[in-house]
Amino acid sequence: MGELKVYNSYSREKEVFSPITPGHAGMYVCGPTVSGESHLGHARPYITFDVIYRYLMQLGYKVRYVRNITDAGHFEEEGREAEDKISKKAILEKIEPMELVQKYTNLFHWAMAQFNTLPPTIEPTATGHIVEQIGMIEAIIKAGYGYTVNGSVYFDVKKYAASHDYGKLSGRVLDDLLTAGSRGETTRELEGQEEKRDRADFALWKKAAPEHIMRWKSPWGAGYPGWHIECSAMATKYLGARFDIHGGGMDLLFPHHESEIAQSTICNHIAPVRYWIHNNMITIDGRKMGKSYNNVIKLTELFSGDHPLLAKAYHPMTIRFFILQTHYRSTLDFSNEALQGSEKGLKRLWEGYENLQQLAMGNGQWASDGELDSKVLKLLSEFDEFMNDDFNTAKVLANMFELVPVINSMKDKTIPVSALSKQTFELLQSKFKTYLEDIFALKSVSETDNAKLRGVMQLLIDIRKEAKNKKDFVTSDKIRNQLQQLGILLKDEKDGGISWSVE
RNA sequence: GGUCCUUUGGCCGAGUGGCUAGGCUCAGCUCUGCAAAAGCUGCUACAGCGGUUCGAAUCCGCUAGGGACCUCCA
Repeated sequence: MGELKVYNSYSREKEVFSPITPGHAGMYVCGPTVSGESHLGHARPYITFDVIYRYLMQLGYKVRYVRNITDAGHFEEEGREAEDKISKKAILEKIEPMELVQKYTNLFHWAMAQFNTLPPTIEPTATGHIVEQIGMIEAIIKAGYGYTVNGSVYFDVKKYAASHDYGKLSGRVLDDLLTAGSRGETTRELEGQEEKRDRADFALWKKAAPEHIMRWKSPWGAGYPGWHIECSAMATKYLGARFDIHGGGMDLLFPHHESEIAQSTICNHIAPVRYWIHNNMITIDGRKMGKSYNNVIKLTELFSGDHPLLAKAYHPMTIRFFILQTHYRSTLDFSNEALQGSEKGLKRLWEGYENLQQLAMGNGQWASDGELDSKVLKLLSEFDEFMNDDFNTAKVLANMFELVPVINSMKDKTIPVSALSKQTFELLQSKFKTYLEDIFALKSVSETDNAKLRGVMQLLIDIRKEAKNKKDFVTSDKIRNQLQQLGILLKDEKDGGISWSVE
């Protein structure tokens, strides 16, 4: 099957994937902060890594997929006040922080199910691992890389950088990080900045201001964990000091993942991650989707179409397909036009797939068209090749689309099924199934699986057939036209049959 | 200001130095009672300039545009 190559953000090269424990793969993906609703941007990493997860399993690996829920909330260091996001909003909404966290966690799980993503094997919460985080911070202090100031603990980046390559992952130069005001604009006064020995140092533990609801006792007083420590602590606990894959959005490269490396390395005496995998952003009008840009489309809005930027509602599978049509390391620009293109493309692909599964093998001579047979075989074998080349779902889909006309022609009997060899035909069926259902995890968009509806449709189809046979086109057209108004399309097939689909 | 990335046909997008990516749209044709679907055909691009090369969208340089990160961020 060839070997899997993945692009490692750390080395900036494609590397052969070779797991630490043969037969097993450990993967950690940064999960959502459940202080608000997920938006279209969030769909990308979770769908991307869902496909990676599924593909690793397809390759035979036993995968432990850990994806955290950040329910402690990252404090904001916006110059004004350091505040726990979640507790802040909880006060406004007059509900318990736990209630809020539960609400958005449920909503997140619901959206992920809509996208047909598999749940991770472990989904740890930050609040459930305070003890581990404190333990890790203690180890870092003991090693001499953490220092305490006024009930907060910071990581000594300069000291770490003396013996380690801080900044390698994100392509940063420490001197630049140490220089204040390098941004040209106003120099922000970071919260707790004056406490740090250096500008580049980051918090491991923050003292909680009196108004903070979420707070935990620690050796340094009441407080809450720093932004990066939860991932280090939970990844270490469930995947070990060194594990195979760490994933997340590119925007997490710095400072989040860079700091994770530093913390874990000091604590566990080994660099934590073998392969760093980062997905690129979804943009809207060329701009990253994000709160600060005011261009967020929430997933609930996307599914309902209830947003000024949306021309209509989009099915979760359309989004999934849309995302898989491009390589995960490229930016993906949102537009109604693009999404509607995906919608039609998916429909065509899926109908082709359904046609393929219904094709009977026949019992004539096989492999009557050797040229076609080898072409199909080549396109099919490239599925694995493309996936092994850093998960190039876009190219696999392109090949599938090249095969659709062949499939449809076999269905229309323009090309006999037996043009292919028996093995090729069976491979065609099985590869499509494996890739579309098991790896890409796409599903039918239309609601044709309702038994009662199917019964009613069969009745109407029979009546229409009778009418057509009697050349009673008034009746036959009436049936077709009125169904069309209801959003159900009837199609007269070449073999005299009639098929239907729901728009 | 620093670091990095990017610029592909009407739209979205893949891309290895030499071979048609693919999808959507559009046009024509075939099939069809009509329609839809399907099939076939066409629309042949690589920001600009210069360089390397037998040959570059693909390598190098410059110019211009866009973006990301440097702050919470998928």
